[in-house]
Amino acid sequence: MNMRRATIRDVAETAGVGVATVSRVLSGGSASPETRERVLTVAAQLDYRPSALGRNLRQRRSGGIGLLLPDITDTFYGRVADGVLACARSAGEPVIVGTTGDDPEREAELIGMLMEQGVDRLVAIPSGDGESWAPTLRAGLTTVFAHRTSAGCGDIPAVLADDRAGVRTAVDYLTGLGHRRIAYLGGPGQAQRLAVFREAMGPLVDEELIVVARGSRDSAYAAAAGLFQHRPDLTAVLAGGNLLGEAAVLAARELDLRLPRDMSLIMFDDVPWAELCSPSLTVIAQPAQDIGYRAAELVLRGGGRRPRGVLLPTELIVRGSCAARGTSRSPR
Amino acid sequence: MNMRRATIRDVAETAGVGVATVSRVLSGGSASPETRERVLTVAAQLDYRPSALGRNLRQRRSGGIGLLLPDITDTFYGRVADGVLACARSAGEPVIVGTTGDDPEREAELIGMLMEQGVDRLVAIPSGDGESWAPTLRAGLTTVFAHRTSAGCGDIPAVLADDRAGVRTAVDYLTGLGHRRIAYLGGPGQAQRLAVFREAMGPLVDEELIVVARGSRDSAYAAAAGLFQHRPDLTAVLAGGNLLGEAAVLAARELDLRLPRDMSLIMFDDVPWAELCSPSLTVIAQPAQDIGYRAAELVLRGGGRRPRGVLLPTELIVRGSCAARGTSRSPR
DNA sequence: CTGAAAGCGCTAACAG
DNA sequence: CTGTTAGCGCTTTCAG
Repeated sequence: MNMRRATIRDVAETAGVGVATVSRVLSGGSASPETRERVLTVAAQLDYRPSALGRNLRQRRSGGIGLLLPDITDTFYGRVADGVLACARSAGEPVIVGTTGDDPEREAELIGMLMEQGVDRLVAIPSGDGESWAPTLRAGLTTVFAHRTSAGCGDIPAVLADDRAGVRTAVDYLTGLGHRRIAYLGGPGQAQRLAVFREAMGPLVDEELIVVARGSRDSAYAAAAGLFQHRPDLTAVLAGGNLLGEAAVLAARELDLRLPRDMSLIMFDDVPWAELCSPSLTVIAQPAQDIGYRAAELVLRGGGRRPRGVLLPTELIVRGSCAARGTSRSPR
Repeated sequence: MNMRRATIRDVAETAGVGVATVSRVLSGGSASPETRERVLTVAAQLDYRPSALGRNLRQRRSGGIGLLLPDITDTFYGRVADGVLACARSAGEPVIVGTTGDDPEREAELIGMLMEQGVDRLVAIPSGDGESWAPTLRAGLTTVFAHRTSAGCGDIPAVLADDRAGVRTAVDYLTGLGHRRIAYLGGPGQAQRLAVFREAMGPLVDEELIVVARGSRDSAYAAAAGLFQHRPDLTAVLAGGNLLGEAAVLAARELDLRLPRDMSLIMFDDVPWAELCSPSLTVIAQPAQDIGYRAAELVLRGGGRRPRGVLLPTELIVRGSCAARGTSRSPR
């Protein structure tokens, strides 16, 4: 009952041709029309499916692409992953997924595992820096970064949301509402976004209003709560990700700060619950899915010409969490 | 600069032993202490990493496990995936992820792809029914279902949340608050949960208060809105998933139904935003991560003894979206 | 305890 | 256009 799968040899023998011919026909090589048809027929009859195992060994590389992201539980990354999967599926390529927890060491381990598997194409939301990535690249992995780059990895193509424009828009919107004391609540691996914030704020920037949390929910909450408690003079905050935004909402509620009366909030990344929140959250939407899809496209195209990557637009979606700076925030 | 990776042969020659010996040493076989040490040293020096490609072909199976889920964008499934990844990582196994979109056909395609890759262990949140799964199982894939089973696949081990208890608890809670007209808003592939709802409701059940949506957000919203509009006499609703819950909140708001005054809501699955919502949502929490982890454990243990699967407890978390049935809902 | 040898299923020269 | 052949890197008998 448990028949072994048909191999290329079975097909060859049944069709009365050599294995090479079968291989050629199935990979679109040259063959006489009649031979081709015969092979195809036999292959279909035998329900032949070429084994990736044999091919992989022969070519010294498993097809397929690796996907490394910090946390698959975060809907933003989930959407990026979805984009990658969509693209890979349309190319018939398997995707091996690993989560790094924003830990460069774990990232390196996963890369090692992928290389062992023969994976030589990688889409990553990087955690490590240039130094940590150097060995990987030297090893010849075709890599495309998604969502963010890594310091000292300027030569790796990256598909990014236009953080510069996003941050600038947010800051302009907030200052336009009269805010001056604007805080930034950031996460790991977003040095660039933070830099742009400083730049956009210009003389208004106050380093004490800048806090960066580690990746976890707890850390984000602690950062937000600490910020709000220690700097009661802030009137607006820009949260650099949906986890940070969530933490900000929670912390504000806990400290009895009302949005948007006591504090305005803009969050990076539009998530479904931004609309369910009350007040609903004003956000900078990022095309997460597209980021993943485009990154996968790039990596599948291979180390072709394309030297640099892609910049995708962001969009300010105004909802209810921002207000003009009214009379100063009530003392605490 | 681009040195080829060391192969087992390189190690053997450098250490002055046969390849078989190297293989044995590295896979914990028998070897004299000195030989073992020499091989290990050389392997380390050469930074030798055994190629999974070779091994896979030899063993006619790629290690690694396949993971099939409806939608990686849904945080519930994301958490399940996280659990699977966590377990697989601790076992050093790669995970190939595919999303089915709750489409049996697509599911079948993905399974085909996995088999081509030599994957022979699968964790799945199934979309298809027994008939659709039969070929897969016959082909010898070690399969474990997570989160739900498939009709006619009773013999496949499954790791499930205790839906029966969950639904019962929810219904009891609601009836305890005086509710009689309780609606059920379900999604695809949850026949069992629905069955339990009918059972738990007993004589109170009204088929017109039962609606099942397809997998998408739009479909969920349409279902919720339709239900609320056509059945203004309902006083409580049980949403069979976070997407459904989200849709219910949105639809209620749109129709100007206030929670919990006009309608009580219990949602399956506790998600971070349930607490951000206002009112915060009363939910049946499910151990999504555990479900994934345990499923991966089972599939890694292989087709061992364990005939049936595992049932994990759910928990009713009371927050603010339910109220005692007061005076009848205001007419519309 | 160890080495030699036989493939796993496939592709890519290389001849015919 | 087609068949033969030589491996890809590894594990696993089978002798020694």
